[in-house]
Amino acid sequence: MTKPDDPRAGYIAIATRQFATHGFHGVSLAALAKEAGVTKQALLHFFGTKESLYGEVLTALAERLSADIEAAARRDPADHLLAYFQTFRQSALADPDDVRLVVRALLDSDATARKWPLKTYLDTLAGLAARTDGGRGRKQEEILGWMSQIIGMIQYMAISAPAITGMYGRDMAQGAAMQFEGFVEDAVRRFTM
Amino acid sequence: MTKPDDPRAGYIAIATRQFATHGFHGVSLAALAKEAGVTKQALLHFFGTKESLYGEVLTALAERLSADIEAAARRDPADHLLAYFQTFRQSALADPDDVRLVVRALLDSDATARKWPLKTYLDTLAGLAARTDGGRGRKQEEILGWMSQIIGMIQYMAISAPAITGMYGRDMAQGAAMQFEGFVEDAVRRFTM
DNA sequence: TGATTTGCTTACCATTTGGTAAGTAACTTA
DNA sequence: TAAGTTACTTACCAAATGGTAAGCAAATCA
Repeated sequence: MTKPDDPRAGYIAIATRQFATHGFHGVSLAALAKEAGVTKQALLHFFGTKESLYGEVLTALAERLSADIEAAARRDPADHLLAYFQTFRQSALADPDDVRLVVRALLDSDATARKWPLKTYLDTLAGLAARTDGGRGRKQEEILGWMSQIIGMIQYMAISAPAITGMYGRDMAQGAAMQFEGFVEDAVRRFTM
Repeated sequence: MTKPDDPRAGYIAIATRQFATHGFHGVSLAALAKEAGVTKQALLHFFGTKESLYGEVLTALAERLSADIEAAARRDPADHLLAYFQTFRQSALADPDDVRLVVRALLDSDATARKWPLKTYLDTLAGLAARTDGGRGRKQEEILGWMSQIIGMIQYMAISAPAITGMYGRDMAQGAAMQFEGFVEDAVRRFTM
């Protein structure tokens, strides 16, 4: 139960953007503090260590991801899945910070052996998928593979967008990205029907 | 024309693995030097700066990627594409270092505005795709979007594999990964036919 | 054989890193 | 009004960072 003007939330928001952009090792407490307009000891006061601040950033991210699934709720699980993935695709393109964080966490997961709470999010999606017409007969690993495929194409589209824009120009990159609406819909339908 | 026992190659190999695992900012010259059994000044002697060593790592990576396309050459461009993507999928799973490097470079590309030479690789693939039956009628941006989808699902599968293993166990993760053989084949066929 | 190049090393160095210790001004609560 | 509590700050610090300067032993070349 944090108070409405809890300064932690603001620091976490700044840290989220910076970690997403530069990665854990690419961000210093001093840089975060400078953007927040405080000294780095203010951050250490609230979070203890840089690692634990990063942990809180990831926890908040996982909560946001799960909340987005609920926000797209429909009666039919197949509709729900399609609605969620399409809004996810849109928000990933419009504001890729969360996706970058997820991918950075995946890349670093091996080294740090961090047990961060993405599993809840995946389990919720898998549960939804299992309740669709096409999902009922499928094994858990089939569901997991299929979900990786969809989440992967969406997240990869989001993180590669700046590079594609740099290489081929904004128009081409946007044209390529627009295709993903169809890709996502097709992939969902192939599974749920 | 480097001599067969050029020590640079060995240092680049070590740096490739370390940068792939920990990212640019997660690796120090001292750490690289320690693994190589030399002092960090040896590395500075050959590469000048850490940035330029990283640049050489990325250049070597791009050359490897392009060489892999050639290695999968077939008469029919559609066969060539399918063969390449399937070997890419296999090697990405077996040895994900290169994929991790690519993804890390994508994540960092925005910040550093690095023009690293991935475009040649993408252009080669796009040229191949344009020469397939299904590709002839398509616009450049359609080809680009489709390629992003396939490359994305393969690379995402590779980088998420350790996390999936950690969350659901080795058997489940392998079962999920095996599905991608079919995913890749389907995606290629949907485009080239 | 002498000169040059190669592949390093030791010796430094300024700066930045995450982190500790000890305060302090403002606000809240008993 | 006295006693916390909150949200910081200044003052430090040891370790690590990327990088410079200079030297040196072994191999190669003229």
